[in-house]
Amino acid sequence: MKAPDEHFKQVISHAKEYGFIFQSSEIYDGLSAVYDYGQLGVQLKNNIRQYWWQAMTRLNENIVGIDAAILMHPTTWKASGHVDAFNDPLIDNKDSKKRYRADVLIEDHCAKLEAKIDKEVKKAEKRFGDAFDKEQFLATNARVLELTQRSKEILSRMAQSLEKEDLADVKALIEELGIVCPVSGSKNWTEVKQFNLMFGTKLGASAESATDLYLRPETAQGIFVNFLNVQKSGRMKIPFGIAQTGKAFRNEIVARQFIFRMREFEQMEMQFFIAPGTQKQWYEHWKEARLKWHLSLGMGEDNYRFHDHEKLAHYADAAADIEFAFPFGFKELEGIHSRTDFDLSRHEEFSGKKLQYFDPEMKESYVPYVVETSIGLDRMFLAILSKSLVEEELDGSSRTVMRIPAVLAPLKAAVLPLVKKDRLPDLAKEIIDTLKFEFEVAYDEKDAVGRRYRRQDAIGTPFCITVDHQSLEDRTVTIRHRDSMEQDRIAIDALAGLLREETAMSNWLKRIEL
RNA sequence: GCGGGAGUAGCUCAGUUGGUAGAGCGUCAGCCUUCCAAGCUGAAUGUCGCCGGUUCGAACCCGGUCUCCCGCUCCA
Repeated sequence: MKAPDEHFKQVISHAKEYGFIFQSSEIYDGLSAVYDYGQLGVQLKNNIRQYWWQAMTRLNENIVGIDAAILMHPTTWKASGHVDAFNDPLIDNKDSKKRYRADVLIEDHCAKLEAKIDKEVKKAEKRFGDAFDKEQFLATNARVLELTQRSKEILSRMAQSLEKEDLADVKALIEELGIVCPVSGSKNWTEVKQFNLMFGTKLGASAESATDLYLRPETAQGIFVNFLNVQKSGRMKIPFGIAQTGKAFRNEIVARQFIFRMREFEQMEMQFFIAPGTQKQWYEHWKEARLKWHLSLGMGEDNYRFHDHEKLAHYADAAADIEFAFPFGFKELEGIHSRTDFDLSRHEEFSGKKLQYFDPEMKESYVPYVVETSIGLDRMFLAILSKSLVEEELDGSSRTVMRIPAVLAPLKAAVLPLVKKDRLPDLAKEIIDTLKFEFEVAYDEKDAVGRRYRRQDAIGTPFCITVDHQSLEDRTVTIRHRDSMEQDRIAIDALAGLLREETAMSNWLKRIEL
């Protein structure tokens, strides 16, 4: 095993070399933290998405899917809390190189003022214990009033400036107050910059009449705003879920680690709507169900672990991550959140529409609670890519092999004529013509067969089918297994059945013990 | 965004004090016809990330810029 850092580098270059991942717009020097999926990458990615989709919508009769638009009404993001939560005015101290939220700096300053007020009051109380002094009382009173007034003024000015996006005034305020960096103690500040983590765009072709929109920073809201549509048109009864896969966009301040954190990424989310009070039980259910889905791929139980959140987001009453052993350590792969009725209630509030469910058993209407499962498709891709890629030492040689779970492999089989004469290529192509309707298969006749095996190993093809001279006589071929490198001779007619047995999604889905 | 490091063929990298660019692997064509890479012959591929400056002359020196890596900062 290589050093984690070296292994990660190898994953990245392997991904490029074999057509899994390319940097976006590479001929123009690329675009930071944006990547394209190549000819093999797209197959793997599609397979992962499909494996998730089928596990959700086929194995659960009470889960249906939707595909909501990326563009949504701007009020959506006010209701969801993203407009507030994803907007930070930041300022750097040039000496300490530390970055702060400008509003937090000012609030801290005011907190100090208030602490001062407390002190004054306490001091005064102490004095009053001895004897009441009218003059001193008035003086203290005046000081306290003044400090309180100042604190109020500062905060209201800050609120106004932030509202108007007058960032210059926010900086001016910091300078006027003489706020120093807690680390360096200096007042050497940069300009205040607004970091909006949502991508803005315009609806409408002419600049004046255009509406400001955002590219969605998460897919979940597309599900929440369609809650009633799906519930009514699908005659859904609680508990039920809505699943969705799709792109989301975030202006990450720092996007790093290859496709782990991208600006444009794809989520696979399922929002499960439940009766209030049952959230604990469903939260536990989905934690377990999602882990089983991961484990069904057979990449090793030790590579997964739960991480329960101590600090909860504004919408959640419980949250856990399924973390995966990436080359750079255990990192979040999937989140399971108990979101309470936060989202639907907020959408009720902002839209003025009732988003409730009449429960025939309880004979009452309520805003459903939600348990969410949310997994990053690109992260899942990286998990598989990085864990599959192995450098094996054999007798006197080594081989690079991607042990991708067969159900997800971009190609299921390669058909290889042992030599490219004696009509062996013809038979190989005949076999491909029977398999191609059901499986992704490739043909290769270049170079020695051993080298061709290794080429397929490098892209994770689980099976190589070799046509030799005996094949012409008895219509059998050898089938070589990627992981064990062992070969069996089987009838050509049995090939489809074997590939189906080993690679069909239906067979892998059965391994998920629900 | 800040600090540090880096960018040369598809990949990994070499390139001396500045003198018009190389290796290994891979790729392609052919030979061989062989069941686990590295047999033989031949070939293609680079504005040396980009722009500008210094110089008779820049992959090399200088400035800017883009991208990547590491560490901070951020991450509902």
